[in-house]
Amino acid sequence: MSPLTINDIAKLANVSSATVSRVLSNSDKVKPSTRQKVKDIIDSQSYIPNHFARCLAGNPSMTIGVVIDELSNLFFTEIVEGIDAITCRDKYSLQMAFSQWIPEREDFVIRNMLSSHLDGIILAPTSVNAKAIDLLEQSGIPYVLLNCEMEDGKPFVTGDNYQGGKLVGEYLSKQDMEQIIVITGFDSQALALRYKGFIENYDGTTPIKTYRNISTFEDSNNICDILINDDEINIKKTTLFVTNDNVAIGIITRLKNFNIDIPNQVSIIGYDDIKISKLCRVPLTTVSQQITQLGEEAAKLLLDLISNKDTEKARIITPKFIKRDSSL
Amino acid sequence: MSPLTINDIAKLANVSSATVSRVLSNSDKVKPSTRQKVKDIIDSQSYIPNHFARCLAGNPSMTIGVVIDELSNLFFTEIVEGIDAITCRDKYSLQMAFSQWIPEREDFVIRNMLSSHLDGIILAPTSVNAKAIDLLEQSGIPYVLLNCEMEDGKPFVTGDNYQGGKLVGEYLSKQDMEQIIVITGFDSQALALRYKGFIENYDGTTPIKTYRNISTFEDSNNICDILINDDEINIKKTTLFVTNDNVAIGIITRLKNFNIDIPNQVSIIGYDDIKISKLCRVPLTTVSQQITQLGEEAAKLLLDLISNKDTEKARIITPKFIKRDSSL
DNA sequence: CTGTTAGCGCCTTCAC
DNA sequence: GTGAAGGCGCTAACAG
Repeated sequence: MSPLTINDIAKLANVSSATVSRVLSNSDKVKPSTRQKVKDIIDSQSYIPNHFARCLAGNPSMTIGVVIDELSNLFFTEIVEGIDAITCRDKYSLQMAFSQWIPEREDFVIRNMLSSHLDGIILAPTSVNAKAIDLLEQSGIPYVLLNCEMEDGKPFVTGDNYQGGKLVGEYLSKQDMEQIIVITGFDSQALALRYKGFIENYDGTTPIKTYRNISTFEDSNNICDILINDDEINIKKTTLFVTNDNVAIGIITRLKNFNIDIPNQVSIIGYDDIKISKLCRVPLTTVSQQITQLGEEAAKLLLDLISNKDTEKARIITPKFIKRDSSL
Repeated sequence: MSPLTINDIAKLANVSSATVSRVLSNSDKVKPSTRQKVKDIIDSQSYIPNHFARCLAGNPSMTIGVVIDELSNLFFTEIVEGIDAITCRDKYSLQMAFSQWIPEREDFVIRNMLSSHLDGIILAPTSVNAKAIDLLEQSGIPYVLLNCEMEDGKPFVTGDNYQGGKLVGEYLSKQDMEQIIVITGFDSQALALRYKGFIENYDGTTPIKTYRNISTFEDSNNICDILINDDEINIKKTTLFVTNDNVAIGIITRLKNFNIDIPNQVSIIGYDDIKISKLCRVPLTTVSQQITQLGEEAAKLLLDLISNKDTEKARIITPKFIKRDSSL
């Protein structure tokens, strides 16, 4: 049997569908007794209104879209937790999609979401110039960019990446070692800022070498072999600044398997402070982005935009340096 | 300006809305030249069809719902990855909701999803008797239950929990120690089966004690204090069977902070094989549920049900014992 | 091949 | 308070 409609309920209650609709939307212009009658029937038939019809007729969809790169990076799962913590209070549903760092996928899922007329969208864009951002802007629907800074008034929430890099630079300025190696990922605004903050505020004399495009957990294995063979980190006292905890943890695990002493031989500093950073083989010194708060802030900003509240559209969260066992 | 409709496009192209609709749905009954003309206009106006209207008119929503307990348990994030890996191929979107182990929330989000007329739902129920399961069954929409076994023909995908417990029982039967302590979570079918499998197949003489309702990462800290104070695990050689990696990793971290030797003083066996189990302070011996496969299988089954394919509705995945460093 | 015509289920004026 | 009627944007017959 096909699901009941508002008309079925109306007939059963001997009222018009308009009255049922009023009951549904808690309009106050219904006589208490009819309201009760209708409600009873709705319950007894366990009638569920058709979401599409309501939205077509102009109701908000009460769902917000979240587009992130991937779920396997703990960074993003914590973001989502933060978002849900806020949005679920107001009974919003979450529609999720993963861009897998691929601009075409990002584009596709954003278009998809736009056609679904969600009430708002949170996007962690694959790049600051992503076409998806333009699509959002043109669409006119409320949106928030996550993990990037915009100069043109577009709403965003991010950690202060320059500041985070600076914290690491200052920390290392006070230390002695034979070499510093920075291991960073694909070219992105966030990583570039971390790097800049680090370089501009490192005030020592140790030579610095940089490896780029090391992005995934899997990459960390390969880079370890290079670090040992080419950079002799098992002989020279080395500090590794890895601009992403996910990779840093992979490296720690790999180096431990080679029996390399962390932190005395190789000292490692990560970035993000994902939950497992304190749990891994050697608890990781890192820069905390306060990830859950990042997600919460994005959600709050989006809700503000949805309700047309006048608020600060550029929200930057200050990072904290967290000293653990992986560094001296 | 409000978004363009199919009629706007029709006018611009000098055709009827029906023709535009045909172009949209790739119907072959359109003259190539008109098709091209319409397509050009659609592109140039970057027109996006209204999802609600399409669905109201009978199109499938192309989105499937996923209801899990929480995202912070890595077990579920891997499940979702598995699901997305399958469903994204067919361009499905994912609507996600978190029950937080609360039946009322579970109920609410399921109702929500039912009103949204999703094409299918994957639910990891809070319990085998959850009312939400009845709602799904009554609704008539395709669904798959995750992480539980049903006897009444309802479609489900789960690991073989009895078998997993058995693997641990057999493994420990060959070992000597002063005490075995099982640490398990809230009463649930899956955990009960793991326990049963373990007990019925443990063939040794070591006394076994059990702690229940230890479910979250946070709980692991408290239980450690009890284990040390009451059970003297720092003195007696102990084996811990923790029926959930998340908790096991918390315990490892805590015990390491107390400088307890793992595995020589305390040997620990987990369950699930979440990704970080091999990365934590002491790589964890555990039972692999092949989690991603679990998610993939659930997605495949759901897609089969959606397309009315005749398939096996009871899918049980065989677990594997994984020996790592946390046990002898 | 293409246009016309009904709905899909609900909400919202506008009368009564 | 309540009902009737039109419309939200699109699809699916049915004609032509």
